[in-house]
Amino acid sequence: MTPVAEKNADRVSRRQVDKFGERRDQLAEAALQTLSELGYARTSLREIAQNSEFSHGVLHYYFSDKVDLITHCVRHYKARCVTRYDGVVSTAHTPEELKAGFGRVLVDSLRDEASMHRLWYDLRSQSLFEESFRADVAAIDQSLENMIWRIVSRYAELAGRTITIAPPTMYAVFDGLFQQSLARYLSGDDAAADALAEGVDQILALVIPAR
Amino acid sequence: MTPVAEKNADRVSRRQVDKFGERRDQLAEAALQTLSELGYARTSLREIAQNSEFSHGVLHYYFSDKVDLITHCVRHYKARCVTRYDGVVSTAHTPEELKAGFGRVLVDSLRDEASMHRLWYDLRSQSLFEESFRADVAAIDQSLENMIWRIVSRYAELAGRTITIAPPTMYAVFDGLFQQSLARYLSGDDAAADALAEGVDQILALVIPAR
DNA sequence: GATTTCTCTTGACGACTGTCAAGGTTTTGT
DNA sequence: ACAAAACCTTGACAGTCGTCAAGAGAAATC
Repeated sequence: MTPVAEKNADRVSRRQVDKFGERRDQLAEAALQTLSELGYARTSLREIAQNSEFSHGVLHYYFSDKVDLITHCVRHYKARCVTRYDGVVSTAHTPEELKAGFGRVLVDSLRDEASMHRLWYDLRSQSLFEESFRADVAAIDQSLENMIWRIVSRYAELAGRTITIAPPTMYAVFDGLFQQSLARYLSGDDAAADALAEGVDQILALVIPAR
Repeated sequence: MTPVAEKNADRVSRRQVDKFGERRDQLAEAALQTLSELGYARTSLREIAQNSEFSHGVLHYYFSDKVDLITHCVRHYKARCVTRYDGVVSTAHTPEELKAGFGRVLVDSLRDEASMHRLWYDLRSQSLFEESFRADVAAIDQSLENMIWRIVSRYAELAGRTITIAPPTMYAVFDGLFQQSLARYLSGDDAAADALAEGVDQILALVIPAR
């Protein structure tokens, strides 16, 4: 019997469910690493398995097919990246503090997780072609939009201003900025991180204009 | 002798060079159509040949390998899309006219060339992984940035204002906006085009604030 | 400790990939 | 008209791909 075919409710032991889910996450982690190194187009199941401690056959034991695996990866990825800025929002007490913290986390993430970010943009592009990824990608995009909105609206609140830009547009602007910075960073432009921080400053100054 | 291996200068007849280049462009056109439908990851040489009137072997006669073909496609694509907005810039005599024209061309392009645009974002993502595409993609990105800058700076000139945003940031902002609108459009959101036009209005109003 | 259940490896399958050589067909040059 | 060059097709090659069945090994259950 193939475990992927049966529903979780059929599993008698809670412990089994946990172990099953944990291994799925473990394999998803290996898959994410492979994907972020090679990109979607060049990542095979055998390559993923080689980045784990298992053989290639085990992937079909824990995932029904490749799409199922990638989808799980996307969801797994989401869980990690969405809460990345919450600390800054809740601890900052002045607009300057929030702006600096936001920029710092952005720049750090650009540097430390560049491969993961390029994978995100790759998968988002894939979702423009592959219908099956679209819903999950859209959900991540939405939560990223929410995150940006929490930051910017909190910034406006601290500065005592109002915002005239709609949340989707706001997210699009920062996403475009980050995406460009990522491309520059990955092509070896050492000034990319500073340019990102400066861009964030410029944009925030526009969105929340001086009184 | 394989024609791709010899230099163009070796070809005696000017006419031969033309025919050779024309067929390359013709095949690149078929490749672009296939790529825009399937995406980079799912496009094979045989699939491209089936979208042309030739057999799959001819591709290796006109291109040294797959990377050579895709690279030629990217360059071919660039030649078409970069001059798209020049007419609007040169004919508009008021800022309102320019803004309306810019928005109209953007929206039309979103609707009529959606598949081509998603291919562009796909290839740009590929260039984050595949070194061989990076230079050509960066060149296109640069010319798109120049195009945006021509429009916005002309807009500021007509409105008698100055711009405080650097060209790369300006491009990133509009690119992010367009990319998001494309995703919404391709997922069946009928309001995507209107949202794009509205977003352009909002951004231009910020970038060139009322006096 | 025996037996059932879960977990993982191995090896194979058919299909598909990029590449290329051999040879037929068409066009060109003389 | 004939020879040469250019063009295109066909078919095959060595790999790789996702998938899956058979069975070995480990763990849990009784």
